[in-house]
Amino acid sequence: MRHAEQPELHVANTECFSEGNLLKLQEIMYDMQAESGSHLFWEGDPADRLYFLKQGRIRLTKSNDEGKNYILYVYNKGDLFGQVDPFIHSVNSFNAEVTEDSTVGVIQQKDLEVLLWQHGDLAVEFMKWMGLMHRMTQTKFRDLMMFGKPGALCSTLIRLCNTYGKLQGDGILITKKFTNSELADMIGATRESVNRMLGDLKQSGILSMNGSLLVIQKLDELKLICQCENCPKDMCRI
Amino acid sequence: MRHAEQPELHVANTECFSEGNLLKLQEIMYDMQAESGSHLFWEGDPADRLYFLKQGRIRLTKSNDEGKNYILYVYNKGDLFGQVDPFIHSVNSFNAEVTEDSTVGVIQQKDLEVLLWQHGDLAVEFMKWMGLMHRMTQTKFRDLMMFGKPGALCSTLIRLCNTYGKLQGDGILITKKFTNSELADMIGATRESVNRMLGDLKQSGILSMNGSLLVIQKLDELKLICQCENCPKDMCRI
DNA sequence: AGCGATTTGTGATGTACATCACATCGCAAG
DNA sequence: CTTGCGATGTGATGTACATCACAAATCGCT
Repeated sequence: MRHAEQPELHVANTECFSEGNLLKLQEIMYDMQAESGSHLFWEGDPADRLYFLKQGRIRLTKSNDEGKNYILYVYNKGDLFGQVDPFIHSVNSFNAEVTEDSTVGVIQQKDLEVLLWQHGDLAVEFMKWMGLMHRMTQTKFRDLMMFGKPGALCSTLIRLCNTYGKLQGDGILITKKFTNSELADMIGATRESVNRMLGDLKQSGILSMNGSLLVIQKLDELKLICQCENCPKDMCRI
Repeated sequence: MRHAEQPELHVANTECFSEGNLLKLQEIMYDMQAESGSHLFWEGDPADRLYFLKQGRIRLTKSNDEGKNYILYVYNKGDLFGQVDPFIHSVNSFNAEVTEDSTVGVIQQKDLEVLLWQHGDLAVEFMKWMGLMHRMTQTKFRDLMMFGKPGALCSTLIRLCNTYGKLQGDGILITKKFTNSELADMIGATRESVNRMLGDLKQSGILSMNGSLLVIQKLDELKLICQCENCPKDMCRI
């Protein structure tokens, strides 16, 4: 039984904001609590606010008529998310599932717009953030489409390393538990397929387990499988 | 033999810019010619400029080690494109293939940044544009991942309608020719699969041909297959 | 009109992955 | 400890789609 006191290695997607500007954003937020299992918003809801995750974990998902479920993004402490279009009236296209009790700072679109008008430098950083988010979507798109399910899984494992990884001996420990089903939903596969693929990776010594946590032993080989382009860590995330 | 004098129905992705701001952008561009078959940029090139397509057609593509080719975006007259991150040093992740002789306005990142600083309203519109582009990527992601190859094809046909469609009798004529191979590269399938799927659609009366151009007869049925959410036309494009 | 190149159409076969059906494991609550 | 439930592991089988191999149609050119 290990005491789970690990340093947060995770790089939030708000890296692109200066401390001052992050503070300005904080000033126009109001906090709310969201408990595990609840939903912050549903697809179809008007997308008139952004969310700054102060604590907890929230994922954006999409499911189709046949009940198949996809996990598109997973957000952690320090991440900013929400439909990313300021100055546009639009609706959310995903569901926001709260998977751990969370504290969220809510930013009203109107307030954000005012702030962006007032502070050119914030607007600049906001554009950086938007660009980063778009590139993240593009790289994920590429990874999930182009190299089959094994490639998609390997890319996801690399992203998990970048988000939750911790050096441990000669490997990288992924410090959060993910079930095979969750991994499957991240890559649009079945849990059985994920199970078999993970088995193969274990066989070839690329992967091992630490209890129920994954340990990546040979990151390089993972990168080969999904033709990793070594994009910056803040972009290559879950 | 028909005289090809059709009105441009195409809605450019620069819709979100006011005329005045579009003019401001035009003022910092310099024009260049690019002939069909050439490349505007390659993946890995520094992404330090944006491109405004004044005439012609350019597609962004990505190919992998095995030589498989993907068409990610197709841009037409009036479209603005390029790596969309102002204020960041990054490299292009796609190739820009010129498929018709083109006239392109080139915007240097530095010039753009100055302009964004000077004009808050332009910055606002620029953010709208960035958001639009991101959402376009997201919806395409969803369409190509979630509903199999037939879903991906149907979604692509709908996008083609929105981009090149012209009402014709009871159907919608897609006014540009696309080969089966091109369609295949847009959805990550083989031309044989596309051929068979198009055959099926013709059989069920959803699709017909006008010479070598596609005519969508039953848009509604296409929408059913890819669980179309009727997103705005300026977003649901190729 | 005639010829080569490109595109389309279609069967036979192979492969990746999903689906189905269970067995097993681990753990938490009583 | 034991009971139950979610997660994991694994074979058998099915299905979607790719691959291969051609034939037929069409396009573009001189």
